Amino acid sequence: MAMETILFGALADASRLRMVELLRHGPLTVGEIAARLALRQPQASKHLRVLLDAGVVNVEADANRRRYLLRGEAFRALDGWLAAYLRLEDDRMARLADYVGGLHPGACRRGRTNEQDE
Amino acid sequence: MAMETILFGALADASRLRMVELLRHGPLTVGEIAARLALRQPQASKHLRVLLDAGVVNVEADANRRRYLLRGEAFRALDGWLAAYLRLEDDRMARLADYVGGLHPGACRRGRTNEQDE
DNA sequence: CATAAACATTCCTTGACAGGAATATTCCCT
DNA sequence: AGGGAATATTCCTGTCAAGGAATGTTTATG
Repeated sequence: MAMETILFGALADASRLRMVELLRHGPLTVGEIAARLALRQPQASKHLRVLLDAGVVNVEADANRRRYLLRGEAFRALDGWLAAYLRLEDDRMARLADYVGGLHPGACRRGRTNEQDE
Repeated sequence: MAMETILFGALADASRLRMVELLRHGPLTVGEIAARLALRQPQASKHLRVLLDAGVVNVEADANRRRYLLRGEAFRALDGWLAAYLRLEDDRMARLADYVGGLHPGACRRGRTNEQDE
């Protein structure tokens, strides 16, 4: 099965998506996640397992407890996949340049366009 | 259920993902899609129905046949959702400014950052 | 008007997945 | 060493979704 399919499958669940939203603010242990989402610990562990297998999160073993944290690489991969479809409308580029230009006023040099296709 | 969950669920299937990849090159009819993906027509119709409900595609009725095409709005929504997670690393912004700057050399004015959060 | 083409929808069956309860494992503390 | 906390895993069950086959619906064509 395709790489993206697994990633989308991992995110295609309400509880797991809430987990990801939670972890956006920083790493959390299983117990903390279960508590904040009103889940029972086994279900939390199982969902985290799916997210782990999909490469969405990582684990850091801290003695008794395990700290889960978001894995930026997965989101960057998704962004790369998405780029091909966002090119369908070019006007987006103007707004994007506007946005990024506001963050990095001095970064307006020209470069290669970082393309990869099927 | 959350909006994103439905979208991810629609993309969390190998056949549907292949359909999306196909439609990236332009609109196609059900028969064409079924033929190129070696699917039977009913399954193709069912999968397209899911993509339609999720807002991934649109339909244009052309007499006997129906032409399906990608709906950019869905991908832009995904991109908006993704933006919050890509901000985890700032270095991406530099590369993005580089990329966009190459496409729009004169678009480097400053603007608002278009934020929305939970 | 009858027939065929292009889709959509239904019914049925099977496999995958989520939730619950219980259990196993690892680690800290006294 | 014993007990308890934190986490992972297993078993079981119900539900949902995918695939197959058949059928319904609309539109063009002879």
